Amino acid sequence: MAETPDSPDDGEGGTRGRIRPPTIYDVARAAGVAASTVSRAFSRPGRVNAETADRIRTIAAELGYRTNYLARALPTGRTSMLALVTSDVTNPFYAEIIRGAEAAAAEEDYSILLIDAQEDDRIERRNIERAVPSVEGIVLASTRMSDSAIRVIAKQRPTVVLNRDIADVSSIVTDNPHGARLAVDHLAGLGHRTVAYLAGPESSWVDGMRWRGLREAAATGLRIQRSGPVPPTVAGGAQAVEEILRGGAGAVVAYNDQVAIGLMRGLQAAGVRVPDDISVIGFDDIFVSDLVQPGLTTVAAPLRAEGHIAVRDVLRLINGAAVRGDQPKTLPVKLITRHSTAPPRGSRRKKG
Amino acid sequence: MAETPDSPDDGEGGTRGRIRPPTIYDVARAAGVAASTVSRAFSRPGRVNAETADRIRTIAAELGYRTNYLARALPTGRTSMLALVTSDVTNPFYAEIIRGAEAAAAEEDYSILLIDAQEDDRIERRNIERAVPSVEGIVLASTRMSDSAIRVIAKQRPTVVLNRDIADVSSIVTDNPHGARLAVDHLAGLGHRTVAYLAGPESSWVDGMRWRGLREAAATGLRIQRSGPVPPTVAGGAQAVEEILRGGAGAVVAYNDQVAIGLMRGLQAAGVRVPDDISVIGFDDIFVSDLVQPGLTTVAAPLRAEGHIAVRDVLRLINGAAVRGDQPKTLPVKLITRHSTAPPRGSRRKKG
DNA sequence: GTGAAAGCGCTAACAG
DNA sequence: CTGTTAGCGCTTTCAC
Repeated sequence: MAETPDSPDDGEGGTRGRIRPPTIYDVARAAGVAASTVSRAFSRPGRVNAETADRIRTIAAELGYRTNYLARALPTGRTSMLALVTSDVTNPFYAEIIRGAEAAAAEEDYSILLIDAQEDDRIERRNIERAVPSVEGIVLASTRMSDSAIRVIAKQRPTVVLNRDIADVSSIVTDNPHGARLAVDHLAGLGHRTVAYLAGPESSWVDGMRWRGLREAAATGLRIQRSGPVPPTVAGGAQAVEEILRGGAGAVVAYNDQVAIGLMRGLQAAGVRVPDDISVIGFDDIFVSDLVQPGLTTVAAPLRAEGHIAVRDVLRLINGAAVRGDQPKTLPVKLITRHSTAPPRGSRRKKG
Repeated sequence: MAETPDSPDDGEGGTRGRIRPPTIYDVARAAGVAASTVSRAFSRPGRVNAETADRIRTIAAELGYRTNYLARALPTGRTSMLALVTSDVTNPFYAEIIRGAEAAAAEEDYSILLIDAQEDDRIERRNIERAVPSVEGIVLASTRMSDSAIRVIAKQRPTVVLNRDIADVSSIVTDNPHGARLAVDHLAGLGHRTVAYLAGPESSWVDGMRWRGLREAAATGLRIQRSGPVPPTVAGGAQAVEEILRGGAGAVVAYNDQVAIGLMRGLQAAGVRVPDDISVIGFDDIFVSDLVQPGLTTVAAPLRAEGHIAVRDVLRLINGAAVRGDQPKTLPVKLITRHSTAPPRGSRRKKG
């Protein structure tokens, strides 16, 4: 109502009229050169007279010209963007992976676009499908998609998958079998004789690896029982309290840190002391594990390295490197001992 | 070396040759129709003979055709994607905001592209600049950019900013003044007479709001002192222990939950009990605040609603709605009382 | 209901 | 070093 058509603040400052932005042609006209020259001035400055280039850039700046990366990508395929797809961005598990990926991308002047699958493979596919044309490469971190869906993606853009081993696609995994052994040895060393594995989603490739690793590592003499599965979250861990208690194990290895933390909370709420009554170990070493009480003992994955190596590898693929057809790249893990593990209730132990 | 031009495994299965994907023309040829018909079959199915459309879609599927959203975006401007820019995606603070944004986007069949600024305004601008052509709208959550930089973005695409009030750009903030009052009243009610504010980054718009709110709320009689600034992280909070102790306040209100948690940890490490010796309150109510010991009392922001409303508003802008020029949209906050606050040391109090 | 042709903003030959 | 000309894959008038 208060606005007249020519109100002064309508022309420049506002967010109102998203005007068509200046194109390369507008700049060309203003500078009195051909469009291709303007293009060159921006994409390969070496190939154009220094002064001309300067003038062009000045004029472009005055006009408020910004190169349209999308339009550039159509003929060239270059967008300087990579997609990092996570099964759930809000999962702290991804924090360091993202950092590593960003660092590696920055080294080659690429930007990372984060795509969230929200733990739903349908959403995941849809979001990826839309973003694919905008990126030069893709890293799939703990994807929920089927192998065939992954291959469809991989056929469209250089792709590497994290935490999953899929034939014919560049894969990076952590050494879960060794991690399982570390956990078992630690517990056995403490004097535990029977430990429970609190399983995560059955569709999780990693879950299978951890369970198998645990059984094999326990073959030595430990008794190992399986609980769950539960959702891979704090809530999931909490809901397993009864089952764990019923099992009577003196220690539990959880699918991941979230589950371990949820379990600890549930246990404590039920009046069970950790680690005095029950020891618990997680997987991954997300940052929260160092924040909770007691600090969570966990099998640490080189999260940052995972992210870094993954994008370094897609970058290589983009630059024409061959893809390995055989084994996945396996990263080492280590045990971080904090305060959620202790000798079983029977055996006395001093405490500071 | 081992590859002959017609080696069988080169054609179909591998990730090797990223072949040029089938275009609309390939489909058109195979279906014996014009390209424009294929286009219509996908973008406005109503406008084409049902059978023809079916046939086209079948053939397209067989060929493995996928519409190239980028190419479509060039003439139409439609990408079905929105950018959500966060100052640091790995910050748990954004978890619920992201969820809310995704939910709102899904309602209109849009996808969210997450862009991480890594707490660096240069990186932020570069990443946004690249992504802008791929998205129809942008929400800036706690951006680190200058007002003018924000306006430059807002001129290119419908934009709404979160947690910042900037003239001429659609803004959404939480009621920090009221939050501050809630914190102060709670502490005063407990019997505290002097409280410290542990400040976050000075460049943070929100920090200013919270500090001012605290001072005004405290005018009633509480003594309020300022500490910091510290980085808005757990580590930042931890490094303030000495300063806080020196100040001698019986309660501290921290810039945000991370800082509060870091402070609590540092305090505990120094042998100071929370809340028995010192009470602490945070802001935001991130999920970790319910996980730490003791649970953190905090001024909760409607995080999910923030995200939801923000994208609903960009969607409106995209659909041509006018932009408000006056006040930012303000969302209510509330106090979540957990166990990090208690009466000051002097006054006895029972504990279960 | 369908085809032909032009064009989105940019880059990439190819001449000069 | 610079201009001219196609053309990336899709949509969109405009005819038929």
